[in-house]
Amino acid sequence: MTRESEQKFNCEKELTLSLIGGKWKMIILWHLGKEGTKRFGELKRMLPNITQKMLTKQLRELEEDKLIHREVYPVVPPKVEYSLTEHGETLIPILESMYQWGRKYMDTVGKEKDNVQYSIL
Amino acid sequence: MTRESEQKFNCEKELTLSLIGGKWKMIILWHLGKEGTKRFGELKRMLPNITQKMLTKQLRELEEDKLIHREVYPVVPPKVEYSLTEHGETLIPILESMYQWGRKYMDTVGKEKDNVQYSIL
DNA sequence: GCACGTAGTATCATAGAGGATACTATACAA
DNA sequence: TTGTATAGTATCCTCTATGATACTACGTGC
Repeated sequence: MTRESEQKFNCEKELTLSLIGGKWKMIILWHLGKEGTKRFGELKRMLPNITQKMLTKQLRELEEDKLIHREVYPVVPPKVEYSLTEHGETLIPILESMYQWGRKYMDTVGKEKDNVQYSIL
Repeated sequence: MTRESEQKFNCEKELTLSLIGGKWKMIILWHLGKEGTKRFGELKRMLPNITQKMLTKQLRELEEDKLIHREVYPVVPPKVEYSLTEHGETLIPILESMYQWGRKYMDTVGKEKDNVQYSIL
């Protein structure tokens, strides 16, 4: 996914994938969807292993893609709130079904595969 | 996505993503889902820009993840057929909704973004 | 005994996603 | 005047997903 001025896909679902495919994007959307508006620091605390740089990058891209809204309050220390846009909201059902599918997959296939161990943090 | 012996995810949907996130996996699943069993060469012709190596790799991973079935016929020249497993089948509805979502996104957001042009091949 | 078709391997190269670490601006409180 | 809290930037580095290209095995038909 090279965020350039032109992006080509084989199919519309690849466009969708390119928007949620970042390492942390689905979880960010998920939290914003389930729990509503969050501040930068709150998100950071919810994603313990993310670096500031990555969180900023993922948020900027989600914002550029109009999936989240960024509200800056001109105060010190800084306060910035993130929330889903309407487009972002429409993505939640898809994430939901991916969640359900993943659960079922772990329960069945995951256990048959002796060479791989999946684990959820 | 490092196909190692242990994979950790923040959430089950990331497991799902890791299975379909390869560059060509969704389309491969899609074609097998919509049109049924396909030979290696047929798939290759359907995905004009894929290299042999990539097609082989994606297919091997999908097979290892039990999403597709590989049937080898001991003839010369070689004949190998690929088809969805039951697990693979259950993924199709998700791909379908990603397709629909992507379409709608292109029609609305896609047109508002002046710095990016999406195109479907 | 040479070419053909199929389904691959083997090697080498590269871009960019992701990560580690350190640094910044600003108002307020002590 | 020193420290604190927040939301970032700036650099540098690594790894791996993807790609380009060339090569292989094997039986058949000519």
